[in-house]
Amino acid sequence: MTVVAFAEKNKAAAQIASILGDGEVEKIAVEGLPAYEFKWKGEEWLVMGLSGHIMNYDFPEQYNKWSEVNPGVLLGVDPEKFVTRADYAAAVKNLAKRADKIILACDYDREGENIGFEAKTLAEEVTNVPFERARFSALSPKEVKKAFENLMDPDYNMAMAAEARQILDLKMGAAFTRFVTLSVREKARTKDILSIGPCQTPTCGFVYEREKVIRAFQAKDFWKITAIFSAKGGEFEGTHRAGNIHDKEKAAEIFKKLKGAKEGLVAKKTVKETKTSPPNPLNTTEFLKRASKFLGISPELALEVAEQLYLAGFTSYPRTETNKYADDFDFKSFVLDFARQKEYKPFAESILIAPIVPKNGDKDGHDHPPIHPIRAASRGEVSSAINIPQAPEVYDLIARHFLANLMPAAIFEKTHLHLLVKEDPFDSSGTVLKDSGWLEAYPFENKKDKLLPFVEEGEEVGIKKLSNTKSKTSPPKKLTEAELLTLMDKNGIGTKATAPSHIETNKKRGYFETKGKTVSMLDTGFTLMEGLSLTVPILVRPDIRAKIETLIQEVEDGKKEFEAALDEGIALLREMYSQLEANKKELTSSIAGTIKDEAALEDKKNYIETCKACGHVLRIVQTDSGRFVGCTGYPDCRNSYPLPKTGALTVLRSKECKKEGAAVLKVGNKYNWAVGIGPCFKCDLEKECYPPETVGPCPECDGSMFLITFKDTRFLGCTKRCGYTHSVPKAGKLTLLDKTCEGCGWRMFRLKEEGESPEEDFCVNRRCKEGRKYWKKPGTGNEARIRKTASLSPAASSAAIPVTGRTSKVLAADLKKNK
DNA sequence: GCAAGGTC
Repeated sequence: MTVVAFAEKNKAAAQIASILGDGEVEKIAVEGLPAYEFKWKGEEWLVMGLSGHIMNYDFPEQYNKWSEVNPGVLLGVDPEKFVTRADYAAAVKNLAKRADKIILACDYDREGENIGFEAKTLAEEVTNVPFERARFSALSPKEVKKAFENLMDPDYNMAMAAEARQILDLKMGAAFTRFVTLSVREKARTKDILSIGPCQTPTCGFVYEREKVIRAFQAKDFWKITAIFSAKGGEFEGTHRAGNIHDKEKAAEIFKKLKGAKEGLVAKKTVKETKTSPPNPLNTTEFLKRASKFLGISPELALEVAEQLYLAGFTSYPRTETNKYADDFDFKSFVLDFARQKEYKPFAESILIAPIVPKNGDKDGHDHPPIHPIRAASRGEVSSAINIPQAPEVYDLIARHFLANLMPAAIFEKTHLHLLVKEDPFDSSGTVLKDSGWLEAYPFENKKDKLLPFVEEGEEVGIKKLSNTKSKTSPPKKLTEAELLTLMDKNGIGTKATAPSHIETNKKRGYFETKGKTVSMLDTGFTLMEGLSLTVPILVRPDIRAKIETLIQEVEDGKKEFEAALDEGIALLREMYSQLEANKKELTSSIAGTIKDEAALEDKKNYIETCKACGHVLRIVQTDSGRFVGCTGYPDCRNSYPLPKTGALTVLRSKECKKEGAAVLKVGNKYNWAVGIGPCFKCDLEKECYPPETVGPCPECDGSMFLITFKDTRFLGCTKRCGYTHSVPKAGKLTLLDKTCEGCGWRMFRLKEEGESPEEDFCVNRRCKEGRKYWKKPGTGNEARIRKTASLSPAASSAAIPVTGRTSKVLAADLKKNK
């Protein structure tokens, strides 16, 4: 007789084999995967671990093209179950063929029952031997032996409850995600996926609810009356019992009455001793919360580190709901181990002097013990074994938490003083740590004393200062990741193993982000949640998960047929889906708006500013017919500005238009353009905006000549764009000087040519006697040009600019247009 | 390409 058993994972299979096989176990390979062979009660046993789920659901092929399937249709399509781990499926069949009896020995929970049924389904393809179920709550010899001596029937209902969850989760996720994503893409160009899911969406909902309160918050003034008292032992602060006074007059009235008071009376003094118990043992959720709160490590990373610590033998299995130790847990051997480790020695020794009594919680998931260290290790040992920088501190947290859990309560002494100042009551309090107890081993908790000098009841104390301070109420704080985990846990969102992944999904989608310990809503997430809460509010709240959970619990309890529960669940999804569909426009236009805004903000090259008309974003828009500055809020917002037709545009971030233009743009290398009020050079305030270096007055109009550098050439142009231009030397480094020409008043230039030619200062103005001297000089090569230029009319003189034909045309057109 | 649940 050969008995084959399937456990949830290899680790469990090995443990079961070692318990039942009593050490006489042979490790074998089945299809390349580990399995364990041994004898128990005269029978041949083969135990293999699976890898969690080895099957999954998906829609049939023809439904996988998003563009060809109406997402709502998916709610009515039956997904197919297929093998995701072919290696495990082959191994299951291989072992099943050898079996006379098969035992499902996965974890004792809904998913474990389902995973067992996956193996059962596969095995049934090759055998028709009977199946039985071993149920154990811990991998201890006692529990395991009991389970295998008292085999039960596999629980079909329990497995089908998980099956219903899988199908409903997939239908909802696929239909809703595709609907929202595709609808938004009709209005905004994006490759991003806007996902919706029964866990991720309520998780985002928690962040949204807090954000909404923060955004709606309006600060209010309040006043607080405080006094600094002085006693023999020192000074201390007291607060008027009225606390935060929101009425300014009332505060003033009280303060007026108190003014001039020189002393107060200690009317009553109470001293109370309070005990703070050590924390409960760590289950997964509590561990993740503390890793985030104390170490600033994200739940995702914390779980990963804990997994590595577990695999390396430093700590116990990290996925557990249990926060109480089993009665027979051997604390002493662990503590003795810690007594040999320098960092933890003092705490371990203090624990060993008395009988060990742990502080226990009340959750027992019947799965694994609380997370605890398996062996004492130094930070160095941990960091050399695990290649994650945070591993030593995570280990340290788990180790110290374990030790703290076994230590006595911390004792505080709290003193409260009730004082009277001109009959008005004041309060003052202080706290002193009398016995640090478990806090000694647990530096993560704040244990600062707030000291009060010694005063006696009935004592008169002096008043050093009385103040009436105005403050503002502050908005609620952003959620911390630890608080988010608490909300998820309380509302049954996700499981101990999946909660971090739901947070990650939301981050990946750009719905929210975490900075250190706090979670911040991002605009896409906020708009999506806002849209959903207005159309299908149940989606944003934990209700959606709760409703599905109720349905599948009824399947598990045998109160409802699988098919009936599925139908009900689908009906619920259809109802939500039609609400979403009916409000498609409202939902998608706001999300599309946010996506466009975010894209426009990201597009540094074209971004101009936030639109003052509507709050969306102004940016440069290029179309086939030309370019302009337009608003992402179009067509609702038609705010727009023209731009010059040619020339590369560069937004000058450092320039600010003084005439309330939105931004200053550089056009090619020629001139600037202020968005909203036209080109800068036409602006009266041009000098404040972007002063051109003028050379002197234009001989043709009342403008000024300034140096224009364009592509490979340079020349003088007129600020009034009258059309008059003037050449400058083509080669060499040209510097405009402050000194002016005695002949015409134009500023002079200095030229430093390549090679050893000396620097010289000169006037370039051909209409000036001094200027002509320069151009006539041999080597400037411009004698002929002077004659040619002189023969042309000023209006056509731009043709004389020594540039290519094309550029000169473009330039001329621009100059004309901008006039 | 979509979810959530296992586990490595």
